[in-house]
Amino acid sequence: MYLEFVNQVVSVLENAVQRAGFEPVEIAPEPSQHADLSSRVAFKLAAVVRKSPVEVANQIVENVQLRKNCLIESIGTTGPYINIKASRTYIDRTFETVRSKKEDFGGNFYSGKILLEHTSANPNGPLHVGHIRNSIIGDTLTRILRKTGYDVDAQYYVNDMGRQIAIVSWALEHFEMDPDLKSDHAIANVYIKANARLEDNPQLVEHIDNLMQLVESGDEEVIKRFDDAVDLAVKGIRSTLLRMNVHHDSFVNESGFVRSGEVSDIVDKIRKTGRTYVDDGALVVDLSDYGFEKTLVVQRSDGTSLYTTRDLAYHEWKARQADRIIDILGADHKLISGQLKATLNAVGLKEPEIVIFEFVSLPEGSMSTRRGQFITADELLDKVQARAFEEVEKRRPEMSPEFMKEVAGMVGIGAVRYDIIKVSPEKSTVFDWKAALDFEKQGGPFIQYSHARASSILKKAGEEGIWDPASKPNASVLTDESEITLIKQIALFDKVLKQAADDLKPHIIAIYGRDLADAFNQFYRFSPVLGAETEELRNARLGLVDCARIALANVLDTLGMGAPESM
RNA sequence: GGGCCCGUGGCUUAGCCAGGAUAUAGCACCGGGCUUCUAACCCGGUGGUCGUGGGUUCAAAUCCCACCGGGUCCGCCA
Repeated sequence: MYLEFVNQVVSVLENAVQRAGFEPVEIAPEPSQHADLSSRVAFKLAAVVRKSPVEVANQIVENVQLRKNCLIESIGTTGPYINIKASRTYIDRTFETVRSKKEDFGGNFYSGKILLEHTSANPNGPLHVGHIRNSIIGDTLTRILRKTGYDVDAQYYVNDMGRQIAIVSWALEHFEMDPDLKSDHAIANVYIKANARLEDNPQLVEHIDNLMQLVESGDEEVIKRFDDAVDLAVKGIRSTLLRMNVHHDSFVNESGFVRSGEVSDIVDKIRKTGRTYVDDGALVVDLSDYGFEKTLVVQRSDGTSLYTTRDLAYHEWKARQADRIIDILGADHKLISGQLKATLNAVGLKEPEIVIFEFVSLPEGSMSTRRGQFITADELLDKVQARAFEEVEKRRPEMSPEFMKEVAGMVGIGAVRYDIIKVSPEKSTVFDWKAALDFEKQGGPFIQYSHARASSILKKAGEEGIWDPASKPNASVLTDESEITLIKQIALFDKVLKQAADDLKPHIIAIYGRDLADAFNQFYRFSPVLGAETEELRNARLGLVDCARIALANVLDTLGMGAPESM
């Protein structure tokens, strides 16, 4: 409904601009605190026609012609600003649309296939609090893009043949795995020990190199050892992801591209561009015309492939699967992803869209699996959920332990996901236990609580026999400020979905969710539902609560957060 | 040394790409609100040279330049 409203406003104002005798300009209306939509075209035109912006705005508005029953109530001016007010039709139709579409409310204006890769952490240990920023951005974007209508395939690219994995494989033969630990945690422990051993005995590096060569050449026994190591780590990583409600459609192994010959194919294609030369035994690509001073190594001097080479092959394959390719990567990949795009461009392949997020570090410095300096996602989730359990126990002592556990699970995951997704990806952050375990702020649980409140009213009304979910109340009796504000806020869902999808910025949805919950809580405070003065008003308000419940549930789902009916 | 990102009240943060109406919200702090649909809530208040200095513009948190502070990257790791 919002997008339709914008289209009507643009169309009406474009006509008015023409009738006023001005040249065509972009209307670009945006919501403002002064009106439902506001346009600043008068400023732009004023510079061209050498009149004052106020005069231009008035001339445009004088030429506005509104149809009856459209979504626009009125168009006026405040100084140079053109302010647009939405009509009753807009309010009523939003109300009806939400209730008829339910969980399908919002989005569905795009189509096409997207292949989105995220997380793809090395299988040398558990996910830590830095990795999950990638997972949560990736999973939330996947949900946003699906909501807007795209068919999205979420993939995890498994590095099953790099140096790190060679070290893990070697480590498993020289150190005992702790059987009491989750497999990915146990892998990290032996991996850390192996790295310490390597540091003291540099001659072992040659042995690791040899393992990598054997894997690349297809030595079945060494491959099996690598695969076993990778499986152990991936199994643990996968369970952590699912615990966070992060879902991948497929896990793609790097080694597949070596064995299928696609890696050597892409190397040949790059060679044919004439950009390659041998430097110190390694094959490098010259990308200086793309602005990269440093060349890109695509083959080691011993002939084996690198992560980058295999990634190029992976992207060639991706390009055949989808209309758009999106990669979620940490800031440390900025240079290499630029080189990857340039190389793909040079061989005439579709380039990925890269979403970069800045680092999460610890107060004592950056995280490192190799040095054993990290906080695992599992530890964070354990502590947050334990903290959430205490909170439910305190607030709902009458409920069953099962209820408490279920709610604590949802609230804990919701709090973590929200805290991570609400911040723009380009901000680097420092992990802080105190902040991570603090629920007293307007975060994920705040939105979930609003949903629980809405559900609770509907449940009670149902029990009292005064609410039929299939009924179609008359929305036009909703005239309180808090009611109108809430409906308009619900209507904005399409706008934020579109913007988040267009800009690939998931935090926009998080901010919206908080504003939506805020609008509902104000309505809750100011407009009694079950105790409304008349039956007609009560029914309309129940309908509005249902709209809010649906909108909140859709937002929560888009953010990958649970929507509790009670908490 | 060079490239990229960030710098907004005590702390966290939106707005910056597409410059315009009193700069967004939370935490903390101060005051008020549960005989009423869940107070994980609501209402009000204190608090900001938008890192610094220049420039462009009728208008700059937003664009340009320089500098300062933090992060990150700079070929055979990923």
